[in-house]
Amino acid sequence: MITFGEPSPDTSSYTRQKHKDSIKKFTPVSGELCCVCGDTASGIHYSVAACNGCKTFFRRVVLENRTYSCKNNGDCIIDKSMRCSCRHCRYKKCIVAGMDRAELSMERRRKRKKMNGMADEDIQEIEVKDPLIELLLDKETRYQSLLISSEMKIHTTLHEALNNGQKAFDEAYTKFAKRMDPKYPTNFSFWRAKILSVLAEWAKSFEVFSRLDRDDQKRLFIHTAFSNLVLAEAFHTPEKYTDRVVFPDGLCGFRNVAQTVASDAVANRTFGLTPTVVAVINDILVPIRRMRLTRIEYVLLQAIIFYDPDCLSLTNHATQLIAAKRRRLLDSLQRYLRQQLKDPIEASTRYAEILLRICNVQKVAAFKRETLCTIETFELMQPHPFTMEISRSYPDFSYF
Amino acid sequence: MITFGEPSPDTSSYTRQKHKDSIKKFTPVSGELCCVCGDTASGIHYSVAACNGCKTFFRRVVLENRTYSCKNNGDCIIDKSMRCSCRHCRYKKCIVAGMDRAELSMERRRKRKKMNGMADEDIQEIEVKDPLIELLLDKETRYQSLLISSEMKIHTTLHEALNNGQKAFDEAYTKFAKRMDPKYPTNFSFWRAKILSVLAEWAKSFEVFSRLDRDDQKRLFIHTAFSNLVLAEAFHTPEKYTDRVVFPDGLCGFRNVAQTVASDAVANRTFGLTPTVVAVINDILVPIRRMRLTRIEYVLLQAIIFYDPDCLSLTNHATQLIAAKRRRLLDSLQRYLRQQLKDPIEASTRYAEILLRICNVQKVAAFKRETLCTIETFELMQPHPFTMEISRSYPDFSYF
DNA sequence: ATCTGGAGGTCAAAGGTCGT
DNA sequence: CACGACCTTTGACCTCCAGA
Repeated sequence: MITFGEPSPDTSSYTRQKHKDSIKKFTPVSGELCCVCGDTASGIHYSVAACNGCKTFFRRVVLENRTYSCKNNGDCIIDKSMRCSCRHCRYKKCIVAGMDRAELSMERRRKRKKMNGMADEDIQEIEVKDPLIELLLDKETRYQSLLISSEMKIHTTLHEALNNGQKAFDEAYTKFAKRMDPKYPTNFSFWRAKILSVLAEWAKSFEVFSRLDRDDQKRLFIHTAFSNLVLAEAFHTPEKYTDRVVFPDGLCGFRNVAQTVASDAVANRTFGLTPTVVAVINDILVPIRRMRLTRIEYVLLQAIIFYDPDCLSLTNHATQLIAAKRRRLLDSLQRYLRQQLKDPIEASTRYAEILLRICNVQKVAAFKRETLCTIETFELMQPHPFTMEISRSYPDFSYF
Repeated sequence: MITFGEPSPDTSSYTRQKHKDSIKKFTPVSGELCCVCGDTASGIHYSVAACNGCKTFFRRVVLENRTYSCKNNGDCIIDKSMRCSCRHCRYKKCIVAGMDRAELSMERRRKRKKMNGMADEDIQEIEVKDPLIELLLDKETRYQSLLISSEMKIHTTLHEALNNGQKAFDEAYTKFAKRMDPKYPTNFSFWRAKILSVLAEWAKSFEVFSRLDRDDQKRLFIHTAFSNLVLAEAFHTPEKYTDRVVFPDGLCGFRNVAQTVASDAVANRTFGLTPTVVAVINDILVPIRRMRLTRIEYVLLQAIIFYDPDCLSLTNHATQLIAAKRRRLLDSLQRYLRQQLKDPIEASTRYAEILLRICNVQKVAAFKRETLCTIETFELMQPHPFTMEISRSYPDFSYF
């Protein structure tokens, strides 16, 4: 009996490509990517995992003794979609990847390759509970407990923050149980620095993050810290408020000039700098309240913002890890929404709605960094050094 | 000649992925994952999606009437990496997955299957035409023709651009047919101003846009013009280049300091301002090439970026119109992807991938505005007044 | 001996070139 | 530039064979 269920027609160009991509996603076994172009490897060829194209290309170039020159600077990007654009760089990358000319002659000596150690990435069955989401929710709880703990100290430098082991998150439920004294005086500067400090702990608690070089960790954190700072400020403000940002101890930032910003450009100019708190309220808090962003959606969004493969200056290795992590997170969000909303169209619509928040979060973050640098320059205020380090380092690794 | 008498029948299902139109080939399965081991399926074999390995394995077992026994409990896990470890369980899984022995006898007959390629399969091309997409594609064609037309003048002020009726787009095919003199000298400043001018015409050609107040039109255009400028620069660069931005007359901006930007923050500082062209290449052009952004996806993305309800300072009326328009655009994109990719998960994944580009486009746009203001302040260069008006007005209506 | 995966081979289809 | 005949390259699939 034949199952005609799936017509599965069509081959339109990238359909197939996308299929492969998704397949990779679900069977992330090491060695299945072409070391040259990142396409699906067809196996080990000339000593390295490679796709058919790169395999054949390498063979031809060697056998026919061909030489090429690069029309650019010899630094062309070779990946699946662009591998044919520069032969010189493609061949160079073959060599760099470790393709071995010797294998081409009549070398018949089979090097016994790996055959073991493939036990870790087993079956990934469909389950109602998404462990990734569970993990993020747990991290969120720990985040909250650290934030209000009197034991959680504010870091003074990023270097210190990242080198400090990752005790804090592990012990969030024990050592950091003691709450801050409600009468302890705080201010915005304190909370910014504390949130950033706890976010550093949050970041360190990810396995993927811990696998990055220290420099990559630094860059990624600097790149995304303010985005998550403003998003956290907005999300953690009690739901009943939509005109202020409220910190855990009750400290409030009000939107007293909100209307000005929203619809009166002239007044905006008159007032000079628009308070960042207004940006947080109008461009993050109000929209996420309006769309009723849930806790699960929030933790996923937060992590998706953090794992930003577009962060500049990362090593290739880090970029790949981060891109893979983001894919997993996006996938979890997608599945979660699909499961929640049943109607796939509706799920997709909300998916977009959530992701489109990122643009604004990043803009508000940029605005906040700028503002902090400005007020410090003019000595209007003395922000916390940890906050300033992140804020000032940002342009070193990014355009804006 | 060679021509191995037998195997040429070709079912070769797989054809190169590249152009989408004029594909009349029969469907190559799109079968995704091997039902037996989860590896990439090479097609439908013996009635189920299967990889080459499981296909061949099944054939051998059936044709040779082999039997195996399991050393364990008959419940071995069969996946890509372990499919060879237990033949009994692999064969059992073939059967459970639905592999059909009956198909094997047919296989022997080696019937020619060329003929059916055109007969019934052709009907798969039923494409639901989305009028919104058709409209955007038409606008894109008009955009192109205006861009290279010698008759399309560069605007001098935004006021003039918006007041100038909307003749240009209506007459794009007639009055503006005359191409620019190839020998006409251009520069980056010229193309920025020209693209912005044509984008103003593009904007005016939307019915929704024409319903906005003049002030809202102005704000929206200023808010989004640079985003669409940089996206257009990148997208319209011929596909073969990934290290430069190319304008219609061949003028090139190169990524000659690409490595600097991508991975060397120190050198980046030393060089001072990173050329905006590098930002466009690294953060927009390369990613959209890599993901193979199609023309349809591009026109939708462009319009989605334009209709940004998060644009500040808009009247409520405008915000609502714009939000509604964006929803329609998002909906079209979603439905288009769903139709193209069949698998809703794939569609959703690509949907996210496309939308996430917006963050970078907006960042590069911000960077470009900043850079222009800087070079003008220091009188390093004299950008076109229209470009500067947009660039300088931006902060009046937004935070950044 | 049998089975597997990687080697080289094949060729339709894509891209590139050049004379008109 | 546009066309189109003709040449080159690509890569999915094929068969062969060494080694386990």
